[in-house]
Amino acid sequence: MKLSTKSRYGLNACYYLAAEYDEGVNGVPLKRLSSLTGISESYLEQIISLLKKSGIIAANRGAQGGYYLSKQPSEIVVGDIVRALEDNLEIVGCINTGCVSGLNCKTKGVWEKVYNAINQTLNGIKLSDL
Amino acid sequence: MKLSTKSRYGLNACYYLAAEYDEGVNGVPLKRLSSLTGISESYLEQIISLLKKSGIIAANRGAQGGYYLSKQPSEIVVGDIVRALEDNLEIVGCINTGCVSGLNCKTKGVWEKVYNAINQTLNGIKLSDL
DNA sequence: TATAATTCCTACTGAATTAGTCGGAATTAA
DNA sequence: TTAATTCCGACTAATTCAGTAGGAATTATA
Repeated sequence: MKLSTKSRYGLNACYYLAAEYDEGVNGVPLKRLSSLTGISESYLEQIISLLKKSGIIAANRGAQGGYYLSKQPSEIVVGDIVRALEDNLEIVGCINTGCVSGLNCKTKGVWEKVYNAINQTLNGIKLSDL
Repeated sequence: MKLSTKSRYGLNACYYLAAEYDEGVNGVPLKRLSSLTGISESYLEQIISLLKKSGIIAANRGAQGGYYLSKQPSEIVVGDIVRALEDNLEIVGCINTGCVSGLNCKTKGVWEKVYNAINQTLNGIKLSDL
């Protein structure tokens, strides 16, 4: 049960965006963020694109442009970021959609508890806490 | 971040072994466990083999043989089972082995907290609770 | 002793997912 | 006009997952 590199990389990228949150309104260019984080430009771009779709990151296009957090670091929790990047945090498929096995499965409660524990943990950490 | 079917199936199988824990000392044959759980014999066998390696399940070989829990259901926690089946519960690689990225990563603490939350949850549920 | 029921072991395979790379179009400050 | 930048979609190699298959070893029972 591994977290994808997207989540790890994405959180790291957001950390640097948080660190530079106040400085300059233009945002941090991909190139800079890539060298700060050590992630290739092309892959990092993909990750950022997902974070943009979720409204966590915004961008200024064109020369002198760059990426920036769309909210203050204290208003973004790690759960927001991970949920945007991890295809689903549901550790088993049946948590939100219901069981289709037909068998009377006694284990669903276990996975729900784990799912809740993960989400509570991730929601309890703000970007500003790092 | 999905749990493998091994963990889900394995827990289900253990649930049935727990339900039949007292009855007969010979254990439950693979065939029976397969039809109880709906898991194919060949795949279930693989899963059980892992649980045996971890000492959770034991077996009687030969005719009239079968599998049984090596401890009482109240002495086995779900965490034991999942750790035996999930290749690693470490959601990121650096938790136990340490970071090799060289970059000063600020996110490790996050993943450690999640890792601990998962383990605490799984360790808090006994097989007898299901 | 023969047989049937059973565990044990290892190799194989198809499908899905992950972790990226690459090329070029659109936008914009200077 | 140009250089810096975001945006977008297609492509690929490697890895993992989920499951199948075949046969050897063991043992109760008749």
